[in-house]
Amino acid sequence: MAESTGPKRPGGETLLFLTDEQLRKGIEAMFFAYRGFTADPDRILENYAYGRAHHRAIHFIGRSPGTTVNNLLSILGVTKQSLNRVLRTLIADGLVESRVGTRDKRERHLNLTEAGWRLERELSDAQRDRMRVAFRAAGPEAVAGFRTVLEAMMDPEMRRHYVALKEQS
Amino acid sequence: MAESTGPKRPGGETLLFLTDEQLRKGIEAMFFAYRGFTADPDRILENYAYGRAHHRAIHFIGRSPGTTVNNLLSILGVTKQSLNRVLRTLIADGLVESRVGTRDKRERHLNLTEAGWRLERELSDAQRDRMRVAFRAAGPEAVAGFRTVLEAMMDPEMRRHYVALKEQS
DNA sequence: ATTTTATGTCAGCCTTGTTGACATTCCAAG
DNA sequence: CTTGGAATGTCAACAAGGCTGACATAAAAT
Repeated sequence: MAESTGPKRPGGETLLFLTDEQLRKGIEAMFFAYRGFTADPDRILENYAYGRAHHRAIHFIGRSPGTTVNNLLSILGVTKQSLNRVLRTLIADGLVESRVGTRDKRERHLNLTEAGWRLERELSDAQRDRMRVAFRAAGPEAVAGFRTVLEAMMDPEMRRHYVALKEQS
Repeated sequence: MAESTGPKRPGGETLLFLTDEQLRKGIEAMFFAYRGFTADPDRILENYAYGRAHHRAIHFIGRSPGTTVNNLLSILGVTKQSLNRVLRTLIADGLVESRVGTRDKRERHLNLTEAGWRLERELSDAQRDRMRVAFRAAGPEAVAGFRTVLEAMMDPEMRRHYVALKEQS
């Protein structure tokens, strides 16, 4: 504890935001904020007997229409068996449509149906509302810092996915 | 979508950071960053046959030594049955010690044992390392913004807990 | 004396993650 | 053309960690 508190830059300037105390506050901020982040969608999903796994699948299919199962797997970081169970119910319920690839017929291309888009909207509206309130309260500079720190916190492969989604806009 | 893009302040200034696109980037940043945030502790916990639930319990007991079960419950937001299962294994494994309260003998006060502190250190060192790298790369202003947005994103009750932990430092 | 609070525990259920095994389809390299 | 491997789907079994409901106990509070 003692030796890592109040670190110095080569220049000698004290970096107060890098003390163990500050880092721990950052850790706890992530924990408590993530709870808020998922709270609203979780409440909505209860009405549909779906869980977060369904939300994640719907989100990223909606974000990248026509994406393949494999791409979704690497974004979500779960096993194909886990994802498949979720996709199966979404397809059976008519929220997601799976089409065999034209060039490579092994691949399945995933798209939201009209009903799928409706749920996607309901979920992302709720999540965006909270994000909007937080962003507005914090202001543009804080939002920029928020994004900068989160990007720096990602694993390289996740950052790749994140950036790829950004550019696609 | 269209009507909520490019909102205006009373003054008339366009708030680019509140567009649906910006909000969605914020959502995805939270998702990918949280994965990184938990990745290192998760790897460590595998060696002990523990999960995130154990980590959370250890973290907050270490943060508030002598805390009661009820307080821990409201911080973690799980049922007493869920928490009890985790606490039972931690106590059985000699990482956590539960003492009957002196003033109110219904309460159990929880503390980390020496072995508990060792694991707490191992976990929080790993998590702080990642946070430190991210903070250093982003800089002090970004870190301040990061914390501001996360605090605004919390549910009020979670913010209460967050602030209470902050002040206790 | 009665009610409420704090805690523990048992049983059972659900979601969502895991591994392992196996089948199918089909591209691509030899 | 044959074969290897990639992409996908599916079945089975299992574990972690949520949940609810029910019940027990001790002690504080009324």
